[in-house]
Amino acid sequence: MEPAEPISQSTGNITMNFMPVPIVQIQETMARMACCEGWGRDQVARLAVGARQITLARKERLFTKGDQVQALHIVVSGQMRLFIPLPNGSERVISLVGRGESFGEPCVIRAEACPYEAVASKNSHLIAIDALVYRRELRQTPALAEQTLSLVSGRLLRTLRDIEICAQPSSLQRVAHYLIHLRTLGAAKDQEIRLPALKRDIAAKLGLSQETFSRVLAFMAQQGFIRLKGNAFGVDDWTLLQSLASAGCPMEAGGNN
Amino acid sequence: MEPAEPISQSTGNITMNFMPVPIVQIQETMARMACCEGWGRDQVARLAVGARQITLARKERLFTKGDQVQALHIVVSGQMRLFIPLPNGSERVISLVGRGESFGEPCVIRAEACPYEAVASKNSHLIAIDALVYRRELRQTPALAEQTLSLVSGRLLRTLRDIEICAQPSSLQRVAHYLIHLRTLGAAKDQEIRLPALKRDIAAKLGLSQETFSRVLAFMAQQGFIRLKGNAFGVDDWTLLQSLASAGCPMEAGGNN
DNA sequence: CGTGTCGTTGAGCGCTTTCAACCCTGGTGG
DNA sequence: CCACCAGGGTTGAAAGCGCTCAACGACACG
Repeated sequence: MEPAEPISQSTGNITMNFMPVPIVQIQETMARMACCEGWGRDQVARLAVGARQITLARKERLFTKGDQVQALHIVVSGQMRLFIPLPNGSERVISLVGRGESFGEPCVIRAEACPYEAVASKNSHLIAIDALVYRRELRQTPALAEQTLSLVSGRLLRTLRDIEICAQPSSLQRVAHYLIHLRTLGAAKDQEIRLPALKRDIAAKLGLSQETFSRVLAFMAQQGFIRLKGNAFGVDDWTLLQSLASAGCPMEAGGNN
Repeated sequence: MEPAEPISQSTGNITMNFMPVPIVQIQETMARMACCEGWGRDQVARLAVGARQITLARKERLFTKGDQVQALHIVVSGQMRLFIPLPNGSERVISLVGRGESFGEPCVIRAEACPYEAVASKNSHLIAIDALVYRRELRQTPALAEQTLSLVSGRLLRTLRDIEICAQPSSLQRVAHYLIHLRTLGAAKDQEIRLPALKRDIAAKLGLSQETFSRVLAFMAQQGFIRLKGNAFGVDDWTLLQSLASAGCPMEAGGNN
């Protein structure tokens, strides 16, 4: 919509800021991140060497598809949108990375060009761990390698589940699958569940246009499958949703039942 | 199409055969597999403990979506089709695993339910390495863990590229992307390229019906983008294909140019 | 020569996309 | 206080595209 011109806002700070932050503070921040859990104190210290803190304004781009990414990134605050740009100008969202999560391991490990683009979907703070330092640490610390292997494996499995959702034959089934998927993550039993990002971005993750996603949600609410409140929703009968995901239904106008 | 009933054919052998093969032979076979390259002799020997050889007839199922897979599998001969079954009876192919390749690492490593189903797309021979043995070996051999980390990372990157292909807005662009993608793998310069599997399976990997895949190929041949011969094809001008992948085109009947 | 598998071709329909206008909210400044 | 604007979201109408169903052709195999 808008020229890529980053909008320096709030404090008037410059965007894409490689703020020279004391290393000690970076260490401290890293230690609080979920993805660094189980890393020894010395481990964190070694990785923090050559690490930088990055500040991104909303909509600002960190790197582009095809870039040789030189660092492993950790989201300290805000949210990053990882996506593949499509020829028609739209995009397919791969992942929405929130606080405490990292991204970019595969590219760094294999030293391959990144297949996706990274843009801040909110004002964000990141920590960038130098690729060389990270790879060295992986080589020298079996425990870290093992842990990372598990992490990447998990991410691959998650990606396959995303593919499963996108492969559903109808938009209704895709959304139903996605909502069910959300519950398994959120762990909140019968509580309301909040959409973890803008509807636009979620739609792009499901391989749907924003409009269809909106229509499907409206339809599901109208049919009583979900209760819709802004960008949160509640579900009374999950098995009903389950059957929707499996079977689908016509979704015509004036539907009864 | 057909009841899941496995059809014992050809030699009249029993299907899903856990043939009791001498361990020495298994070791020997493993050593010749591409995915075991760089594994030490002793490494192979340790992994071969508790390994089995499995014989599968075409169409026979190895495991189903949701199974707790208890082994890492290596394809010795034949081809395995990994796919997600869809509610309408069709399937989305995740990967077509050929000779010398392995599959199932993520599930084994994380001890999670497998998100896909594995069926032999040809008569096949596999080696199954016990999950416990494999995990122990991973823990005790940093070099193996490191290598596996690289392998899984590469597989994740490949999966993302697959997503990119499936996310293309039109069927023409999907196929164009896929054909280009094939060249980068095949490495064969200006030679003919053979489709690595049945058209039906490739279509399912691209998220297309068999019919549209056929139509698209026919269209591209008719328009002179490719030369089509059975399930091999040649390309004169790759940049032309590239532009097709990026821009797309109407694909109406009676097209000129 | 029948059978099974793979692939092509044709016709029709339904869904999703696209383009468009509109609504709603929050922030800003006169 | 209200006008104004930007961003996110909803809704409507039209059209294109891929899917489904179906029949047919090619080929291998017993």
